[in-house]
Amino acid sequence: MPRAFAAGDDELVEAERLIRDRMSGLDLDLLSLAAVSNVFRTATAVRNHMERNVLKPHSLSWSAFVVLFVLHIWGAKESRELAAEAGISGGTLTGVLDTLERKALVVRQPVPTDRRRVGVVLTEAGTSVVEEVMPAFNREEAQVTGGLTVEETATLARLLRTVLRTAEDLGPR
Amino acid sequence: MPRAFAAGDDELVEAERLIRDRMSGLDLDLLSLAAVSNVFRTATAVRNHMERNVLKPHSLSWSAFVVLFVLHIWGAKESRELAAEAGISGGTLTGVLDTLERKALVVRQPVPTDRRRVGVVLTEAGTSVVEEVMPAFNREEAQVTGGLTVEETATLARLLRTVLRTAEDLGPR
DNA sequence: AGTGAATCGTTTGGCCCCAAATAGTAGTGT
DNA sequence: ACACTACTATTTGGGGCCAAACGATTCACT
Repeated sequence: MPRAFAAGDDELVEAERLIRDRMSGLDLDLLSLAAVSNVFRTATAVRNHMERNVLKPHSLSWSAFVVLFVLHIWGAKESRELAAEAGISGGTLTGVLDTLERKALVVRQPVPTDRRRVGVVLTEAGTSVVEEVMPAFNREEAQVTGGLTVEETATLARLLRTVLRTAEDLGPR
Repeated sequence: MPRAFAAGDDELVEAERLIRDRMSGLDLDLLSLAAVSNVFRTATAVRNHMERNVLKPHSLSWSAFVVLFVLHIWGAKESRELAAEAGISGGTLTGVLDTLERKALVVRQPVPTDRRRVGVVLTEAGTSVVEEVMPAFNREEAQVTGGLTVEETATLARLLRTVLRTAEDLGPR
């Protein structure tokens, strides 16, 4: 994420001052700018870390892992729900499932009662991949939150949930 | 982001319980799982909101806007620095600049003293786009953090900064 | 029974993204 | 001068991503 967006960081005072100067007269809310920017910067940094250290050794993309995880939790899902649960569009899921099926981690199964729909199931190989990757993933999650106390970690989750709910409720408009 | 990952949300107790059940024996740290998951879910939700309500009307991608923003703050940048500041790889920047140059929001300028390097400058049109989009962007940032008090917003920024720094320091390994 | 609307997964087109390979340019040492 | 090294932006290849268009199927209503 853009360093130019960040705030609340000693290293970034210059960027902060620059923003203030260049954007003066635009009347910006620098506090919410800092908070939202840090959400993006943190998400990018953590995601990059995960992709490099956990997912890449297994040749898994982020979305591919999420799909495997969801399937492992829910046992089996149909495409439409699977896409919603994984947070990607239907068209994207098609491509991800193509990749996962090519790697034999997942199988598409026709739904007998409705020939439009498609079920997706984890294979044996897919199951063992999830059970191998998930703990490693969680170990890194614990690592990146290691600088926070237990209370702070809970607070972070709570504050983010509020923002999340607000953003979702804001809707399309 | 995957609903299955979430926690700290009343609606998602079922998913939580499912994770606990299906992942029991894997000894997961559910607190850091919840915090990190909410970072991703929030980032995705807010980003989608911004893209739909602020960027799309101007036919701008996320990275394209970040590049314009950085250029507006710093006045002018060379490719290498611009990519780092925008948080994208050099190869990606080439494509983004191609798009922005096609739309006449940006111009590439050869650096006379070193023919390997390329400078990038905002055009008149690019400048007015930034000055039009940035306040709208910030208005939405204030909206999505509207559910938090000023103190909570500051706390959120601070906690995220800690996680960000930790993740960055963890490095490639 | 038949027609129209709704819903499903997929395809298409355009962009974004990265890592690795590449071509061109500059510096460094001999 | 010459090679060697290091750096630049770009290209390439393989995905991922979405919105919109599409074909197939089912549902609702008459």
